[in-house]
Amino acid sequence: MRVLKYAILGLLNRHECSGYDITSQFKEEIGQFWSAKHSQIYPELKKLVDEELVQFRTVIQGEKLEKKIYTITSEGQRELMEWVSASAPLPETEKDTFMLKMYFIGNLPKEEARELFADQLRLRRHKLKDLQQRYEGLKQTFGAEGAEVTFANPHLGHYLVLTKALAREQSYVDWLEEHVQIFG
Amino acid sequence: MRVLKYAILGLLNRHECSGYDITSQFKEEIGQFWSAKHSQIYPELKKLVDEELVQFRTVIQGEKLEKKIYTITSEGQRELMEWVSASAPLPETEKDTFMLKMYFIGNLPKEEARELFADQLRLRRHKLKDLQQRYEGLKQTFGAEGAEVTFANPHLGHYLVLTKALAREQSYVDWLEEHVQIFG
DNA sequence: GGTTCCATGTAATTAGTTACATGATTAT
DNA sequence: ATAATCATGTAACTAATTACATGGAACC
Repeated sequence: MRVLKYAILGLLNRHECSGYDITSQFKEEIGQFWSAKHSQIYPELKKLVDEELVQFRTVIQGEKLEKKIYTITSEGQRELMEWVSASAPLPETEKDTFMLKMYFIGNLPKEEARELFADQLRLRRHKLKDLQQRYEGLKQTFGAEGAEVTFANPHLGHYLVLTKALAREQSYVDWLEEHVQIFG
Repeated sequence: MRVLKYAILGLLNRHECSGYDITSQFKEEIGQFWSAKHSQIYPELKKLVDEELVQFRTVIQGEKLEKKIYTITSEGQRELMEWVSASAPLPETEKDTFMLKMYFIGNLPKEEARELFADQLRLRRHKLKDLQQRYEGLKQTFGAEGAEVTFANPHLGHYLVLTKALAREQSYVDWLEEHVQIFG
């Protein structure tokens, strides 16, 4: 399926990047939905160069630190658009080890089950708070409060992933809160 | 991390299974949160036998069809409980290729973006409806309508994964409906 | 001078999918 | 009969993580 290929093409389509830049971006908002380690990114970039979907130039940072700046080619753009626009079936499984544990939770002593559940609630609330703060920050870059997000807005992608991550975490916290009394 | 190992131990802890049974269960409710193909399951079972976490006996189905029935050992149970009860950090990334596409959607012609988004809404609504029906079915096996789900209920795991899958899909559909007008 | 970050790679291993391969049983 | 399901395995490949390995630049 080569999702990483398209993730990289998509990032390069926004602006040219080094391998390190791509690694960094996977630690920010888009990392909520896709990421990869540098050890996977560098070989993939090499492959994309071979396939002529990206190009690079070498620049010197400071005295002698070499860095490779990658740009997308028009063939790369074509393949990216083709992939983005193609509708795909839903994944049968969205892996979640906490929920796998929940499937087996009845075998645990109740106190241990309660602790595990409570800890998940604590972690998810913390993450939710973090995302809410990021969202407050994003709203400011949007200028006027309450201004509508349009298709043409250059921050659309950023807005969509943040609101979706927020919705996902809010739903997780809500579900945990609704069921925490089972372990009481 | 060997999650499949614990997924298999958890399933065997409920009742003895053949490799085929495990494969089948990954196509049901728990498959919403974890699954594996038979080509991964059979070698893992062999490994678990080597590690003495499971045992098996061979039974003949009909005339000559051999099938291996696996059971969990007490050491297997011990390792399972240890894993289930251990709290783990949240995953940094919960992969979702549709949302990755959304991050890049601004580059697409608006009509294509609309179609992609509308199609996802269609697929997610369909899945939600399916889960709602399964939930109606589960409620019947619970007996009295409105009866509270307790920790001791033998269907607790099943109930938790179904309600969580339902919450996840409802949240997905809600988010899509809230943002579909961007592409209008 | 030390710590954090910037920067790039490879090697070894583990996890997961797709394809290959075979055959019995059950329901229609 | 024939199709769907039950049943088990291996081989080849792709994807992803962890560990190994190195060194420059910026900040304090």
